[in-house]
Amino acid sequence: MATPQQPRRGDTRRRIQDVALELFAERGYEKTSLREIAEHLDVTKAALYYHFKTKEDILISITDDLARPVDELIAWAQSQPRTLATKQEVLRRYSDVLWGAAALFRFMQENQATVRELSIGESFRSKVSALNGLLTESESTLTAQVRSCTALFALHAGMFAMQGIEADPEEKRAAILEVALDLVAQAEAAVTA
Amino acid sequence: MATPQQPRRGDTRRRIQDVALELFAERGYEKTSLREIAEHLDVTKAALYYHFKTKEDILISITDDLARPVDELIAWAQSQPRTLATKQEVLRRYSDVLWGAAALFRFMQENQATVRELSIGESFRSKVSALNGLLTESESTLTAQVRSCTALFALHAGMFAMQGIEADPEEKRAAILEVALDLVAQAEAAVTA
Amino acid sequence: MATPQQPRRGDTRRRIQDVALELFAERGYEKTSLREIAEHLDVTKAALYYHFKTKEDILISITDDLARPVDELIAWAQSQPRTLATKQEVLRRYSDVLWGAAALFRFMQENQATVRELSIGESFRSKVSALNGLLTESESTLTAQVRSCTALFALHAGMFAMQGIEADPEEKRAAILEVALDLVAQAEAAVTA
Amino acid sequence: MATPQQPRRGDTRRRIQDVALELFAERGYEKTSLREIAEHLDVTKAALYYHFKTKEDILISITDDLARPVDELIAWAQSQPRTLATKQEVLRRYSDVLWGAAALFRFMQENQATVRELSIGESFRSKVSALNGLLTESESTLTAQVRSCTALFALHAGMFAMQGIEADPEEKRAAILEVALDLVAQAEAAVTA
DNA sequence: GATGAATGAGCATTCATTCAT
DNA sequence: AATGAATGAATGCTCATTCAT
Repeated sequence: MATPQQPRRGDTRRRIQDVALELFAERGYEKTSLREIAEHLDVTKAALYYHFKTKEDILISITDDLARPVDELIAWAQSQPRTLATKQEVLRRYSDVLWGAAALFRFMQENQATVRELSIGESFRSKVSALNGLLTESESTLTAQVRSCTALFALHAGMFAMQGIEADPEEKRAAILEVALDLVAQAEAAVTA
Repeated sequence: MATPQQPRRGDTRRRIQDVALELFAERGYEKTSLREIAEHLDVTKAALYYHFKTKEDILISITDDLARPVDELIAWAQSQPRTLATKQEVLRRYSDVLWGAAALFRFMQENQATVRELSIGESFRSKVSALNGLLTESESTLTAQVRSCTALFALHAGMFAMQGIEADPEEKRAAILEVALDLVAQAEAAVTA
Repeated sequence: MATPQQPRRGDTRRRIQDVALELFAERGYEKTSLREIAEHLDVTKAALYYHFKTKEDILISITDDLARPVDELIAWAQSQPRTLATKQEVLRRYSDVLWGAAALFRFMQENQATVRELSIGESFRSKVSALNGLLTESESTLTAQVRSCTALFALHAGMFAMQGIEADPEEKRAAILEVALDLVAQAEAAVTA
Repeated sequence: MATPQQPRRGDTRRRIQDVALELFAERGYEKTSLREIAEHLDVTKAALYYHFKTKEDILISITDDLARPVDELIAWAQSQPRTLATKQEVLRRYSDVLWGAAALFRFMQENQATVRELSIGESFRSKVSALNGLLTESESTLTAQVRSCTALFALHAGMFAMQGIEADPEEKRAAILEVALDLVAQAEAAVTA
């Protein structure tokens, strides 16, 4: 017999992560207090500490879960030939990853100053850097390098910063991806020319 | 008779702004306490309150000073014909503005979550939005709009996020500008075609 | 079939006491948390509550076990004639008791402020007081009384506080006992004189 | 014109030290919270932090003030010949110091476990050790060394632990000092013999 | 043009304890 | 014989802010 009164069973840990991410993304990491998180969940602050060692730990656990796909993408890309097709596929997949964990990446982008001092900062930076390395040929023109790099940032910015452009979200996402794909294509053209 | 002991006279207000911006940019707004700012200046916290009404006020005053050129740029652009040449000149001038007040814009970009809840948030957003409007033709392709928008973000990202690319700063800046100029050119081409 | 994995059977209660005493003596009562004790034993905090009603209860149970010999010593002494020989034998036996439960007495001595507010405080005080009464004749000189009292404290201090004196532990203990015996002898001499 | 309403002027720092020492000595360091101290003084916790950086800092400042005489005593003793007369004078002066800052030394003795982990622990130990060194000749009998050491502990114990002996405080103090003086005399006799 | 002294509200964290399972 | 999940109360500490001088 189910007791729908008691919210859920054993999923408190996940619920904490969900609420925390939501609040972190909305109001920022520092401005989100553990009291707030606890209140949203109708538990005490101490309950959070049963599940996580520190506030930072909550964030780390979220990142570990949600950023894994990026690692997989990097691993996959490293096993592929460094062709334009590969690079474009990286962008396509990265776009999917980004939209699949939009709240986390929004948080990362909007709290860079905070994140930089947290342990997840370094791992985030190194992932973006790795992706960049996969798109860019170091012997190509400076302009070409900037173009590849911009392709990546277009995807990032596209998630939240391009709200000025009014359009169906999926169409907009497709347009952004198209621009990004085009940028790496132009970058590649420069090198092969 | 000069008193070289006291470094400056009456410029405490400006010194507060300088130190505050430096710390805000480096460690984030929330994590920078007034105590820290005061200690860096070798005055008491109360002294800060003689010059500024609140912590947020310090930030506002900095923004007011440093973001004025953006307003001027927008005003200028609005008085010009909406040609490609104008748009490219906007990007060129914006690049100058950005690099002229790098610390402030870095701060804005890395503390978006915080800034959003502050009064400067809205004015910052509206400026970027206005610039965007000046670069974009609303009747053009979605892709074209994204391209213009990306041109702007390329300049933003270029200031700090493209550290993976090693090159002489000025050359890099020129390359970023070139990519941005090219993006609006492509956007324009789509509309005229 | 023996299961050498599980180190012991049913002796959890005793293991808790052992670990608790060790930690109480090393880091103090207040600074030793039940979490720490539980972690050292690889059980949960709740397990401690299966065996003991409260944190203080753990300490009480340790004291009950280890301080019994002191009660026996007092009882024995009370059944003996109040001669110098008896007093000296009390000191000899007390020295044994002290070294047989060194950790407990070290704890008592180093946590007096805490112990005073705990229920064991009173019983500890009254035991020391009883011993003192057995060594001291209330009608003798003030100086003589102090000497007897000092004999007792010499034994206490000797356990841990005389680390400045480098010597074989057993020899040192013997020397301390000798000084203590001498002190009661001098005290007694004053009274009989 | 005096305003007796406002308790005092600028002596808050000293009042904090006084109340803190009183409470530390009475209830122990860990069990004394900053809230309690603040309430006793009718100020807020934050006020304590205006005057001291941390809780430990309050204790350190007290110790620095009150333990200085011990340093002076050690310095004086080191400038004197290592005769019996010197040693006895050391004991006499030390007795004065001890009774002059009784609360602090009571605290030290009753909170050894706590003090050991605090920064003042080491400095306290080293002072007692230095005094011991001044009273003891390392080439003399083990028994003689123990006797000197015991002389010191008799003074310590005498402040609070000898409450079993009922007598006029000053007479008792004199008796304790006499026993201590006698102990070093006996120690010295052994060496010269 | 500043300081010294203080406050009120808040924060992350820890603790002893409870209880259904 | 023990655990998993949680609580209520407290702790040390920091912060932006105020105000009389």
